[in-house]
Amino acid sequence: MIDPKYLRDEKDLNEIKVRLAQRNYDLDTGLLLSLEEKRKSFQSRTQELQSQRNAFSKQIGQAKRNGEDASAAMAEVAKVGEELDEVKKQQDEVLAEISKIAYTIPNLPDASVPVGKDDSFNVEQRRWGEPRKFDFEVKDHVALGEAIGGLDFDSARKVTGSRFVFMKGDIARLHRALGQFMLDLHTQQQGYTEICVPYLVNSDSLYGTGQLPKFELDLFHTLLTATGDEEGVQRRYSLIPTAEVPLTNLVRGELLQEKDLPIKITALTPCFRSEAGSAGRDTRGLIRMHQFDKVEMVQIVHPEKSWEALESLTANAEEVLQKLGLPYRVVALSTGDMGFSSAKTYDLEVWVPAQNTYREISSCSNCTDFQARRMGARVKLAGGKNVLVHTLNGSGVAVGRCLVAVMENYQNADGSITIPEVLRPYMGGQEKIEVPAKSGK
RNA sequence: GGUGAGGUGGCUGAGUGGCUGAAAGCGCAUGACUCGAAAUCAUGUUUAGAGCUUGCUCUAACGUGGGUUCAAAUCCCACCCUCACCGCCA
Repeated sequence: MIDPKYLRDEKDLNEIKVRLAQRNYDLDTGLLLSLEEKRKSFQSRTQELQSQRNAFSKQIGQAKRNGEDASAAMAEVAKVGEELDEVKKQQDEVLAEISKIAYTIPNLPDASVPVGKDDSFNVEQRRWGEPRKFDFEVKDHVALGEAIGGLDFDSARKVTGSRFVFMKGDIARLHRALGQFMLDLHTQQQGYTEICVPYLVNSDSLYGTGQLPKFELDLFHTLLTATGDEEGVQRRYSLIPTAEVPLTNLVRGELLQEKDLPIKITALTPCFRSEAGSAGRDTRGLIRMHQFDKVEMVQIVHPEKSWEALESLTANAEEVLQKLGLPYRVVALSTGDMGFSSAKTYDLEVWVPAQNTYREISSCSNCTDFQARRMGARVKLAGGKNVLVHTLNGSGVAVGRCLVAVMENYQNADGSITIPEVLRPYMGGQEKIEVPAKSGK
């Protein structure tokens, strides 16, 4: 949530309307202003009436204790109570309407973010590595994986549905090696603490990091069939779309001490995304799946330190690709291409030879106080003041897509795949994944 | 899954209908003392909103939501969660 103070006054509203328009969000300032006016008048009246009621109640209490007759005051207060119920009801409606809007407003883009309506306005920051020149025709990871017998999309379609996969043998092991390597890098060399998190979360957590209420349809939900509240409304748990959700929500509702910061945590988890809107894109291969593994890094930092933290977080993710020898570039997302909670995002795009292009493999964001405000995550500063923390998250990196990059960039003419050196310790020293000899002929 | 107990501020913990936004202790902050520190003493120490004479006044919040009442931390209902014991289980 952005600071609700910005939603109160016309000057602020017009200012953030411009900045939100850069993110393709149309802020209805007229509606907010009229709601705000109503809120104020209802609230003043409510408080006035409550104050009257409290005064009467005090009188009544006093009278009763002295054994006097209180019926006159009780008759007065009945009238106050009636109006109070009425005004309170209207006030609650207005408040609900305002907060409904407030929860769907994205974070304000930082001034340094390139302005533009879509990804064509993203600005490349730097490149690392040189895409390899192949002296044979490159195969994509699907062809490589099927020849090796390591990627089985057909069985996944049978067992579950489209956009799932079975990995087998050396490919499954390579996939596992990648995740282990990334986790070890973050924990042993970059100062992150490894966390093993729940893969199902409640809706408060999803509100906290910003997936709800707007992105309901991008998530998989499970129903808790045995429970329901008075109106029969069922609770549910949802599968995490990223470990950012459980990791960041660790500090939800917490008051941290300044000495606890920064908190740097990481987790390797499966991620589940329904992405109902993106059917038809990247239908072939591992690029866009309903389930994929990802190593996620999260930092909870002092509000004045988040911008330097974004740079170091991004560098932490880059190091994964550097150690793997995978060419990539870093792109600053434009205002129109950023995620809901982010004030600034760098994407890491890895070279994918078969597509002859760079594809997103990591996204590193500074969410400033946007998630912290939703979560109620604060820190007590020296001097005793409580302020919202800043939260950051970044993939370090998407394991499935990284597997694609390794397979395609390290492929050989015969369809075998050379295992990058840093992964060999995780594969019992194995150097190559071979195409099995055709049997039965 | 069964039975019982319970959820109060940064923490521990009192409070069973009104004078309790909340005792007491701890912690923390500021000041005094000190060369400095410890100890000691004094003062202060939740958040959000409204108003104005900017320091004060008012309102709300005691797991969450609803209800009873002139008045709810306190009574009632539902839900969530925690602890203990039993059962079941990888």
